[in-house]
Amino acid sequence: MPTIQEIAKLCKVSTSTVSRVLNNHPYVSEKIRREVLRVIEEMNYTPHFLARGLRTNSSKLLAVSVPKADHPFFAGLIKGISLQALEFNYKVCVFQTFYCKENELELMKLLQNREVDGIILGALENMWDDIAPYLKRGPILMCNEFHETAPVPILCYNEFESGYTAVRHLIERGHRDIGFCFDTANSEAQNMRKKGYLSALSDHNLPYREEWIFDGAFSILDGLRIMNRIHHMPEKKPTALFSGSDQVAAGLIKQAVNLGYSVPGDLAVIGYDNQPICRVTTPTITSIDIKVEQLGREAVTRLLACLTEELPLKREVTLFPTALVVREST
Amino acid sequence: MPTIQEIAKLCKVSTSTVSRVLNNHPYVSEKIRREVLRVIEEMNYTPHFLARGLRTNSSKLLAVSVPKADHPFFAGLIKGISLQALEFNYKVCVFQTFYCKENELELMKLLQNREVDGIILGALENMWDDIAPYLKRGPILMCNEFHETAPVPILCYNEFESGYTAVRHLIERGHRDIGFCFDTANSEAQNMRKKGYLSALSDHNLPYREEWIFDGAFSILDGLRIMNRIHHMPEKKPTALFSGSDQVAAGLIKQAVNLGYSVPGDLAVIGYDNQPICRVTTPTITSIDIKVEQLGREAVTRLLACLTEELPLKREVTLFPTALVVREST
DNA sequence: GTAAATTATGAAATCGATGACAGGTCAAGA
DNA sequence: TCTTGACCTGTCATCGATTTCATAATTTAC
Repeated sequence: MPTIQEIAKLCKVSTSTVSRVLNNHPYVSEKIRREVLRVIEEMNYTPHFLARGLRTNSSKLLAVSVPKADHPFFAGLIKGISLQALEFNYKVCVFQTFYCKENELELMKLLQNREVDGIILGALENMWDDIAPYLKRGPILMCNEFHETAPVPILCYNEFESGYTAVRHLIERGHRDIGFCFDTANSEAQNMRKKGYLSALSDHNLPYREEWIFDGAFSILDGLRIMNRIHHMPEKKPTALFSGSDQVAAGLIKQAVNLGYSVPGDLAVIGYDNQPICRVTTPTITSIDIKVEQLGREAVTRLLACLTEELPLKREVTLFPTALVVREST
Repeated sequence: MPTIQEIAKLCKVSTSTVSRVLNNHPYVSEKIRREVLRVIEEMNYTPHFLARGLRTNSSKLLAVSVPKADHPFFAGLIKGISLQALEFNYKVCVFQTFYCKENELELMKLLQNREVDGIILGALENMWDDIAPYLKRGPILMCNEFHETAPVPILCYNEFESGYTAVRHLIERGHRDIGFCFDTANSEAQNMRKKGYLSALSDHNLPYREEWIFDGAFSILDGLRIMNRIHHMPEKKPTALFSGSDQVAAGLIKQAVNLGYSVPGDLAVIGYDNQPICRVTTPTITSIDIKVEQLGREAVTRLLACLTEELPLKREVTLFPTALVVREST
């Protein structure tokens, strides 16, 4: 593992000159530049990353936080983010919050220690006020989450609209008793979606029942579980469900069919994310299409803009469009 | 962002003393230790990560390579690895090879630059000889992949056995014409699985046809595509398929049903990975259960053992068990 | 032909920590 | 009293790069 000193010695020049070659500074004679490059090649030298980072005060590392890395939506987000970051020579490390505030704060400490240059929050567990102090240490960007006042770039979907659209679709299909599943009440984004749901209901003078709203809907297993609960409801059951994700929808549908419901006859279900799974269940799943990879890529682009151009971080909300994709489950 | 010097000055001690407090060295008087800790707390000081890393020659960063981060199996692997690494205060960064040799070599350069302390290969794109030189720079571990001679810890599933078991199950169900889908022929692990498949066939004197073997089977869409190809086969079609993953199986099954096949009557399908999706298709998918999160955790444990205990890296193959889970698709 | 500007190079400080070494204090033992 | 060793603390070199500043060499301008 050769160092810049050894290269310098072999070339009979100073380390500054080697450094200049490395960083494409002008004011290096063509002859020396070629010689240095030759030796670098010959010795298979690469600059020591930590040393360079210490001097230039950057780690070329970004962090993404997600609740869990194995949810298809977040896996897709990680894919997009990693892909884009790599193009700009940044690395990406993945943090899972598991819905836990402490884990998120641990992540913030990485920013404080300059272990990472910036953070993409794919989830938000803490109150914003607990996050805000870390903004001094480096840029933070919110992605797939929303906050009313946070002074950072926010990239998210138009959740109100998608919620409204989904529910209106169910209403157009003749449903009046519509339930709602969502991941966590802690998420502003999910609450916007819920507002869309509620707004569509009230615009059409439809009833709204507390017990038709299901929290903690994340995975296929959650879908199975929730359907069981619906089945055993003593009072009125919903005839349609707007589910938090396609995974949940798949679980709901499967269990509904198992329990003898006809889908969409007795129970219509609409998913979210428009993942491939929508196409392989029976019936196939009507869903809300979102462009997750694009969201991830854009997040990196914005974050790096702040980082490389030293732009001050400012609040800037970008709503990504969503689209209804109708299939058999509604 | 205070430094150790500022803390030292405020405490009226030397930086070494602060460093000793930081690193829990003995030989610091209780009085000073308390005072230093108080000031550290008060100033909200945390050690500069790059500076420490430069001195101690470690980055506390591990890298995992996967073909794509959004495949459920690899997403699960990333989850397990991240989880375990976090417990040992290591960070994990994710690299996607997209089945491309160059990307994998880029990753190796990170090891060479000491940007990461070690690498977990969840995929292997290059010839081992091209990877081997980097072993001098830091530990590499193979996870979910196999190689005949590589002198590194290898954690993988008993793919031969699982392949054999899956096919035997199909044979026991009365099938004689059995096809095989797999991800990539470049993977030793997948080739072991294929050997299991071939071995089961020959042990039962069953035919083997080149055109029943499908490469590039990774996602749901691949499953849909392959089923179309099978449907249009001019000659004899398989009556059972051993598919590379549950995703592929789901696609195969859906398209088979769409095309009027009865599953498992006309076509039996067995998946791999035993993911939740197995439970929501119609019919549900018989699969091979594997413990992916456990695999990821174990990989980190082994790698860190080499790292912290300075153990020399040595070849050590660990085969994780797999289990057949029978459902409706066979 | 000299001043000024441009180009090229090296010495040394610096980033923020760690750790080898030296030196000092103090109590126990000879 | 003197030695010995345990305990405590500070000085300074170091990790491997970048960068400022000084200076030398060369070209351009007048």
